[in-house]
Amino acid sequence: MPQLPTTSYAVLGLLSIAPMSGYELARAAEQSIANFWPIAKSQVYSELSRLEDLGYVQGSDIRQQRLPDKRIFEPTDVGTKVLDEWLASPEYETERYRSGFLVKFFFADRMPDEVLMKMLKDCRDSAASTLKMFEQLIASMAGNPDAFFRMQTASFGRKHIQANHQWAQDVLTQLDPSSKPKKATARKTATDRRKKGHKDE
Amino acid sequence: MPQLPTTSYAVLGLLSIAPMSGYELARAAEQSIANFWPIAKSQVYSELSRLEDLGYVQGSDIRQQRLPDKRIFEPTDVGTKVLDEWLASPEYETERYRSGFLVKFFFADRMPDEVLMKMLKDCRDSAASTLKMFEQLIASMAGNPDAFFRMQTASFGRKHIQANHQWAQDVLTQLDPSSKPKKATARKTATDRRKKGHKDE
DNA sequence: GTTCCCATGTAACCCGTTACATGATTTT
DNA sequence: AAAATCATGTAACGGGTTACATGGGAAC
Repeated sequence: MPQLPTTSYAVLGLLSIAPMSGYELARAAEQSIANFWPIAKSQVYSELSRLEDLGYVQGSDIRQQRLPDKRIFEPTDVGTKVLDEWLASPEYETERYRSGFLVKFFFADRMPDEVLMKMLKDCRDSAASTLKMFEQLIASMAGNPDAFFRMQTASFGRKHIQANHQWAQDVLTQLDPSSKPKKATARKTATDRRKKGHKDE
Repeated sequence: MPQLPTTSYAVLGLLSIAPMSGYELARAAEQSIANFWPIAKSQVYSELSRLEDLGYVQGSDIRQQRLPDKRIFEPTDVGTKVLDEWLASPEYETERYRSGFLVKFFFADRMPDEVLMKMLKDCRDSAASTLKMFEQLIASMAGNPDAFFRMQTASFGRKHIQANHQWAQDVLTQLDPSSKPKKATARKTATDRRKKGHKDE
């Protein structure tokens, strides 16, 4: 068996919790793993047909009167085996982090000061609102021991967003001496550097 | 001007610091932005020729006696303008986070307990070693005001890795009652749940 | 003598994203 | 009357990854 991309296992895993149609699966993914493994709606369908071709899931037609017919998918025995093998293998799983934000920030020397400040404030504020979302999510699962692992993934998200928020606030206070006047200018402003660096030799 | 992928701006930005050959650029990227925006060696070359076609960079042949010839690229005036426009635009930049680790962890109900514990320990330990790396990196830039932004990106990485580390340690202590015997079993073990859930209705 | 560094790429793959298409039904 | 929800997809694109190819000089 050729090893599948993580998305396949995610789909298998979600179907192992409850058999679902593609539509329902897409929604389930959106409400559960999307924060650390988003799956596009269209990808759900292509993934399902791949898994069907491999014999890892099977779909059954369900006719409905009011709504259009749907196909409910559930893992086959082989599919469940494949899933459990994946879960039992201690292999390192891909972690990808890419931040266009940081790329921009990395070159902030060339950036107008207002834009930089705005960027950081946006970063901080959006982190604050995402943080609230995570806290709600966690609260909704607190006290339910069956949701332990799900809750821990949310807790993971919360910790990371907190890190984001703290970082942005940190940088802001370091850049704006007015808010914390103890330390003098920790750095030359970007404008200073541009003036100096224009002919730098 | 059609908006370019972030990688293009990253390349332009690095070349704006110092003209470089493709080889040198790949190394520079590896040592600077790779932690939040990795660029494959091969992609460097394809990116450079794209930017050259667009007229954003120009390469000049440098002949060398001992080593093979190389082409030094530097941004054109148009290229610099494009870069600065990107930096001045306060548009939201793509942030992608994907963790196969968390996908696996999300389904830890189906996972053998030892594998789960090993996974978490690996997570914690690798975080610890990455943390050291970041701390070294930060120390190497401390006190240099010209490296302010670069240092802050490293600080960002450190904060996130710290979050990782704390999270893994948290979960470990919650799962292993022997280390912190105050709180009783915070959850049923995975094995318990499997026994119970085998025929669950 | 083999392995590492310099140096420059080509080719293929495929996952993930975005946009498009369709149509009935329920809600506002 | 319009918008949202239920439901299932197709098509195209492209960015990013991996693997492959080459070849000389330096270092061990």
